Amino acid sequence: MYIRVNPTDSLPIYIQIINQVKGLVAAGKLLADEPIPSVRQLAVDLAVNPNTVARAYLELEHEGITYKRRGQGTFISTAAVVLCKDHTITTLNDLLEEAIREGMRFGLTEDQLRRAFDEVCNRVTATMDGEPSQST
Amino acid sequence: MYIRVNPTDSLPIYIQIINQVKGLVAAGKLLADEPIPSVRQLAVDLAVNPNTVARAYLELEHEGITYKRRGQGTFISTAAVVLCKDHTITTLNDLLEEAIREGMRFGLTEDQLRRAFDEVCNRVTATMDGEPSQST
Amino acid sequence: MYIRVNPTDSLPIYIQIINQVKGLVAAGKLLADEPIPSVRQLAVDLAVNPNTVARAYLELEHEGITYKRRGQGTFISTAAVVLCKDHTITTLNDLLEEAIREGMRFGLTEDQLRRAFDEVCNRVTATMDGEPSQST
Amino acid sequence: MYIRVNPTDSLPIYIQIINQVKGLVAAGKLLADEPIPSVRQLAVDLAVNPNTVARAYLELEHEGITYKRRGQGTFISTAAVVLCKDHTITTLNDLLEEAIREGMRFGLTEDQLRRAFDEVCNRVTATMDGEPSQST
DNA sequence: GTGGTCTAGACCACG
DNA sequence: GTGGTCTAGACCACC
Repeated sequence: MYIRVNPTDSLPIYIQIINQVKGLVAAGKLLADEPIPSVRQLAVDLAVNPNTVARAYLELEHEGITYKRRGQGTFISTAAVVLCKDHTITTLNDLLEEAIREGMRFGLTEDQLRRAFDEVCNRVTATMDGEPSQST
Repeated sequence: MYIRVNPTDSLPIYIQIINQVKGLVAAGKLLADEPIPSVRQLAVDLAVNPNTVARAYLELEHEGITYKRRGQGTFISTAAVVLCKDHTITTLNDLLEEAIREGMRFGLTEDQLRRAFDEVCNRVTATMDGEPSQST
Repeated sequence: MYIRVNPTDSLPIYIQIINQVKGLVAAGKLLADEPIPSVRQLAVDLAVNPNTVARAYLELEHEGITYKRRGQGTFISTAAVVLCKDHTITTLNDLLEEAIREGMRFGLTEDQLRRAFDEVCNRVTATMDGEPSQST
Repeated sequence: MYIRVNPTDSLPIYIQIINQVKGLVAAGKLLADEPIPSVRQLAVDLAVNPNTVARAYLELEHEGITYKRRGQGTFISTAAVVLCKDHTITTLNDLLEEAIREGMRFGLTEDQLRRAFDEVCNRVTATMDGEPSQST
């Protein structure tokens, strides 16, 4: 499971972990009943406090994305795929809406917004660097 | 100067104030050398503590958006318009980029993204409720 | 009496007025028993609140730099010259001491300090623009 | 980190803290990535309110002198050394310039100024009392 | 009237 | 444990 975390980001680390796990599930890179790293292992990998990873895992379990098998570790749930796709779609729509509202507050027309969107789209696709393939 | 604040929002109140002042400047509703309400007055209007308003004003001054005349109050700086427009554009681009990256991580094509964008755009323009007109 | 005041300076306006009056006296540009402008006149000239000028004059009188003749206005006292020279010398020494301490805290040797002094000295003398001659 | 603060000084306490931290960095007594005391700890040490320390730390961070690691505390930034040296040099030059201008306004020649400088220099070096050695 | 500084103390999020 | 936010209220300097 490939995850990166930026401790200086304004987003709390445990949220970053949650989001990335959800992202991997939504993108089909983590499948149902697949194991994810132990709290301690991931803490070491990310150079992060184990409590932080534990908190992320706790919330993932609360949301039904993961489940635990005693003595074996943490696994992706069957429901996870649906949940994470929903999450991703909601997130995407929220971000788009926020952006659009910001632009309109600024006085941009729909056309200007669309042009801005295309511009950013091109910039992003141009600089897209493929992620490293599966690890862990 | 019309400002609203939501004390239950996750965004700190003083940041909400900062953003709204910047928004008003960027939208041309606050002009250079125009006075903005006194710390105490705005605190009363928003039903928050004067210190909270003071903190917002402090950062606005640090960023060069406002300046103070001793004993007279706080005013919009000449540079404010440029600064706030830049701020708005940067914010807009960041939000769009975040949204686009989120969509791509999810595996959406550029076309699918554009369709999502248009959809949200329509939804937002449909529900656009005009802001209350100028007060103060 | 030629005075300028900078309302955006961190030094309070009334202190700036006081200092400049003392400076003019110490430099021999204001003589004993010479009148200085009325509170209202100076307030107009400096585009400043009359209370501010009044406060400066009050303090000057307290320090014995000026005296009032009822119905005639404010005048430089006989003692003013001595007082202001003392004030200037004290100020000068204080500024030098502060500078030297700052330099030493930073780890500069006496030689390095002296070199810095000479440098600034040259810079200042080079850019010295003569003040406008007496007005008022 | 050795810091003293004078609550009766006209300089605000939080500014005193800022200046002393900058001084310690400029003098090489605080190094990059070195931790500085927690807000609460320093507040206790200096016998001031934690908010006052927090404000000082806030501005230090705004200026790029420090950075925070969430849950771990506050640290000196890599850029701090340069920033603080610049700050010290600027301060020194400003003080020297102010002193020189004051002297000239008074009518002193460059030679007289230099003599005054040497005199103060000697006086200061004579009374120099070594700072207490490093603590915490 | 304006803003600036400071205290005291509460509550929360993060690690 | 760390820092962040907010409130309440005091006192002061300046205009």
